[in-house]
Amino acid sequence: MSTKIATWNVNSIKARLDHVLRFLESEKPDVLMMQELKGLEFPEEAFAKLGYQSQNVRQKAYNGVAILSRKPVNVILDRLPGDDGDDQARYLEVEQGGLRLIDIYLPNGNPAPGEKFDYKLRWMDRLILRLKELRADNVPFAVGGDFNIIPENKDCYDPKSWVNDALFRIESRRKFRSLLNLGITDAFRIYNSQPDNYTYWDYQAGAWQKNHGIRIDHFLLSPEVADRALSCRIDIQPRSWDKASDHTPLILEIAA
DNA sequence: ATGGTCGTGTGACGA
Repeated sequence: MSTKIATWNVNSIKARLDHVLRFLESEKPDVLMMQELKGLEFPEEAFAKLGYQSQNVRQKAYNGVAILSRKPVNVILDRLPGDDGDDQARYLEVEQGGLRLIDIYLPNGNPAPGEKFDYKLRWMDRLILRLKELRADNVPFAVGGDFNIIPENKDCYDPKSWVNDALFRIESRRKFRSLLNLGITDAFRIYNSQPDNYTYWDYQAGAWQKNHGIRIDHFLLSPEVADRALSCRIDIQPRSWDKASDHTPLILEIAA
């Protein structure tokens, strides 16, 4: 027996509902984490018809994350702790059967340097603190989502063109490394060390057609969950569909 | 190529 957990930045749930339903029907994940809902609208009934209950955090026009699940979950947190003034809808932490599922939409941070980049780095510091707490308490967890971080050179088509970008700047990568240094595993890299495996392709300049992508959507696993990991793969098909999101799903399977 | 393309909500702004 295994549990299948997917993550997908859908770039508007209103614009992408048909794609999400198509993905759920074909892939049948136990859990789907979504990012960039981009609005207050949420089609809960459409997901319920396919057997999924849902939890979500929304705001007008921007951000927004949701967790769909076949089994009921308990909501633990709907904001990342550490800044009471931060009301952006980017974090949802739930619990199910002793496993903590955390859905994040990490700030993009461009243009960098600047206020937006500072917010990204502070947000990452807060995430490091939260996961450090869960590690200290030995809580098994899987963090999925759009991290807006390109971990290494081999995770982007042309590293030189990304060096000053908030997704690849050394400050961002250093904090991602700090996450891994908590004993956390980048699930995609357990069984695959190859370059040119991407989860995002820009809408502009024919990036998809030329495979000029980046790997910025990730699953980070605590040691207990990493030990249970069976596979982690990128499903590139949805990026090829008509009126696609600029991201494609990442799918994790763990022993149940 | 200081552009290119999407989505929101109907202005610019974010990515």
